[in-house]
Amino acid sequence: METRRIDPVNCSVARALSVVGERWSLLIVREALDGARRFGEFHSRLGIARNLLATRLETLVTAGVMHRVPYQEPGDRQRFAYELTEQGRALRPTLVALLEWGDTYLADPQGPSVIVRHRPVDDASSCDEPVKVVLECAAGHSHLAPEDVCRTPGPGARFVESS
Amino acid sequence: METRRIDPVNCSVARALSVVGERWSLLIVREALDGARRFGEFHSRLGIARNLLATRLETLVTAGVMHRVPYQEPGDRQRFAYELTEQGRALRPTLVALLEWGDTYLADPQGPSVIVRHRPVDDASSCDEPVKVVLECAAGHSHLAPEDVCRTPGPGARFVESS
DNA sequence: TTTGTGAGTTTAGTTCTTCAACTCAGGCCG
DNA sequence: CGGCCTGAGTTGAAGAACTAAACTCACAAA
Repeated sequence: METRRIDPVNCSVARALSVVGERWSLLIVREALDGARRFGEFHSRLGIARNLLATRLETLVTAGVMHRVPYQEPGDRQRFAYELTEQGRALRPTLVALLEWGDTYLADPQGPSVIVRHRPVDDASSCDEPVKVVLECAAGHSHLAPEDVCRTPGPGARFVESS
Repeated sequence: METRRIDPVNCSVARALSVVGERWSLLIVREALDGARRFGEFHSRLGIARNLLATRLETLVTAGVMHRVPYQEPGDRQRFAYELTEQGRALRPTLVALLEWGDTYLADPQGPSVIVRHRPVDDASSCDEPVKVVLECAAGHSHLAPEDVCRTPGPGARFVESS
């Protein structure tokens, strides 16, 4: 029996992974979300090889996830730092989802090492409660279980035949 | 100035990525969420090399993301299929987050190829509306922006000195 | 007995990672 | 000026991971 399925290769997950799916990429983004900006900061926090870090940063810049900004310490020459773009900051939910999954299934016996809290950097009034990622549909049904959702073809779907 | 930071290596994101961060792993999980069960299905849907698929499936089984289940087609010998465990199905939010990010920033000009909808497989009564991933804190504040959250040390945190 | 099929395994070649050593540009000290 | 220091990379060699294609294995059907 022949069926038509959504082409699994023409998919935003695959495209997203081609940008941030390489080893270290998401960890670099995570450190950037946590305030790292300079080559040496990423290097010492992550222990990544320098040449790989250089190529990863370049890839992320090219992809529009980060951008290079010049900076100059007083009494030092100009150097470059790396900051997330809006596109890069938008990876936060992905990282929170991964964190939550890791906490749930691969936790340190001591408990999670990181808790993500509701606390804007520049606003002391926030509630400080732990943050979770939830699935919510456009009709407002929230906290959907993984089983309660399914994939359907969208406007850009390509199809492939399969047996 | 010396500061103490959360050890970036002792982190659930890093641990999660050590399980599902290899090339293909998340795509295999995605196909499994979409119903793929057999070696040949994963192979033909993804176009992954057979030996890699074999090692990835083994890794995922070892990690507890999938499990091997025997099956037997009528008039055929027993073979094995691969199904997600609860731990594997729990990766759905991560994949939805990646999908959303890819749709937003790397979309096909035609629009998204896949839309995730609120529709349990075995329940025709559901609303069918598109599903999004949202950040929500324990106090009920929902739809938090990426900037409105920050990382804080949890019970299992290790610390490292840094300059 | 030959042919076919799904599920892998083997092998050879290419690409990616790692680690260590090296370069480069400017600032600082004597 | 000349030597030394620092941050930010670059280069190169060795090892690990990935790809593609051919091969095996156990059974079933003709």
